[in-house]
Amino acid sequence: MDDLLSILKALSDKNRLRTFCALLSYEELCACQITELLQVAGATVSRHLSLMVNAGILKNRKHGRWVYFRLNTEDLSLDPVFKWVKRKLHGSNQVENDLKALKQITIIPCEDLCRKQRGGTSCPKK
Amino acid sequence: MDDLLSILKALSDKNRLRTFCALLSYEELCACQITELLQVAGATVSRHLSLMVNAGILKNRKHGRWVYFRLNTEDLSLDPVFKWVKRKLHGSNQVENDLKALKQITIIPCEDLCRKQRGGTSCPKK
DNA sequence: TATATAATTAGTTGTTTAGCTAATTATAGA
DNA sequence: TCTATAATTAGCTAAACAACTAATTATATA
Repeated sequence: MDDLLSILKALSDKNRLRTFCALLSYEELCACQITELLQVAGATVSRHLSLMVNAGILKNRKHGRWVYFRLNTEDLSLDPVFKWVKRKLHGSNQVENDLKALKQITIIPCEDLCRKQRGGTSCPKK
Repeated sequence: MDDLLSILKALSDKNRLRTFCALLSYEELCACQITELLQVAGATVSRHLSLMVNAGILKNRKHGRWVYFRLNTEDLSLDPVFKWVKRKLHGSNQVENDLKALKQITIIPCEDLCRKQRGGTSCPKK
């Protein structure tokens, strides 16, 4: 029951659900791309992502300085709930806007995206 | 997306998930029976139940002083997630213990159950 | 190596929420 | 009616959690 609860909790936060949903459309996304989508601090995104990985719904892969996240499609017992969420969110405004944003975000190389985030987040520009 | 979130949140609390799971096995249960199962204050149970009703996963029916709760099987879009939860919890210790407890609880008439919850002793009030 | 930097972890803060008791509402039965 | 009582709502407290900044870790490149 505790495993199931951790899956349900992993999905029951807006930013995590948006992340999950983005990964229904994109094979994988870098932490910095998700940060750009959600517009919250990178550390916050990192916490959300590791919570989802721990719950077993995401997997990640490290490639150089970047970490890419994807849905855990290996655990077949998750498939029904993935499909259900996808169905439930079909046509959602939030999802449509996110996909529109991701279309722009994923054009930009991670290196440029990170540079942009570095400059624009906490410190005022000099 | 907010509707989906409210469903997910309704399921992602241990006492609510136990309640939900009890209703997978019992057509309907009275608020006082669920209170007896969870062993928390009646007011707390009432809050949990109304949250689940608001999320759309439970329905209720009033019968005299008692209110009975059941899964909302009318909304067919919920069916996949109901089935998924049932499958995921199959064989869970918590569920087995709860079902064992409910076997005893459901023998007792609601009137007696409520009296027990009220007083504990059989001393009548003046 | 030494430096730059993407991601994570630590530590803090404000908000949400699960729990309680007490008060209120609605209903059965005298 | 009037009283008893099941359920809900109100008001409170403590725990859980999402967000932030700062510090740390791990990796690429000069």
